[in-house]
Amino acid sequence: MAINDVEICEDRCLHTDRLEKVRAGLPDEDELYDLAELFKVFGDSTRIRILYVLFQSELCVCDLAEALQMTQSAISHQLKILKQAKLVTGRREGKSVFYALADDHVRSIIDQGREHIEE
Amino acid sequence: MAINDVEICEDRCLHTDRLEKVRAGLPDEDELYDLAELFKVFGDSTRIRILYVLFQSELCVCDLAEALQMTQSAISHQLKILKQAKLVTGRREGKSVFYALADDHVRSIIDQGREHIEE
DNA sequence: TGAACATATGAACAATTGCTCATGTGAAAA
DNA sequence: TTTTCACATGAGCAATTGTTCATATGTTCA
Repeated sequence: MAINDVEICEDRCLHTDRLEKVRAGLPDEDELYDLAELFKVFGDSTRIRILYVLFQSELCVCDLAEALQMTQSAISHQLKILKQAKLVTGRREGKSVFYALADDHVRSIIDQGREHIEE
Repeated sequence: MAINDVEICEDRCLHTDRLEKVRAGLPDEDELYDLAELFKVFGDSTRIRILYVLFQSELCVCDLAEALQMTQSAISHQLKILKQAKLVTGRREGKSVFYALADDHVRSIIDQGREHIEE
């Protein structure tokens, strides 16, 4: 076995040079982390439901809670997460705060996911 | 206050009929759940890294572990999750099992996420 | 068959997460 | 100003999750 070879998988698999290339092809650690964090936000059915409701109409927190049959507190906590991820925006109007989708990426990401599920 | 109105948000927000419509516009509970489950799979940086590596080349478990500097066991556990979500496929070749991306949805979902992050 | 290797998997543990409950903040009306 | 309503948020708890460790399964070769 040549000196530069990696001692793995006996002899059938990759070696140092090739592994280096694969590693080099990865995005920054930060970007990978941020990507995972973004998808984590989509990875909860309450938040997915909030987003779907907002597809249809801008809504205040109270109505979101009513529409999804959840407490106002639970919805507020989730809205905070969605807002931090820049998936929704909040607009104050008197006592109420109206939430809406931040941009069209939200729709396309969810659509892509839906396509995958439908096989 | 009319009988059919919902007793929420005083008087400025939605009422029963409108809320019904919003609720009716939601996909099945099952589909919402499946969608969240799918995104949950993308919501871990180890799995994102595995997918990124597989963008470049089909690899056996052992090399994936080496490329990502993780134990074989950790990688195997994650591959199982990725496989269940039909994001990767495994192909046995002798003692090794080679994993590859299952289809192009994986790439487009990740690309959409990346676009969102880059603002 | 038995040994060696690649991979899969179950149990256990620490860390994270989503909800509830109580309370804080901000805006409008009395 | 004080009250009331809409929303935000911190603490606490149960449930979930990712990794490690030990071990099981499956394949090749002697």
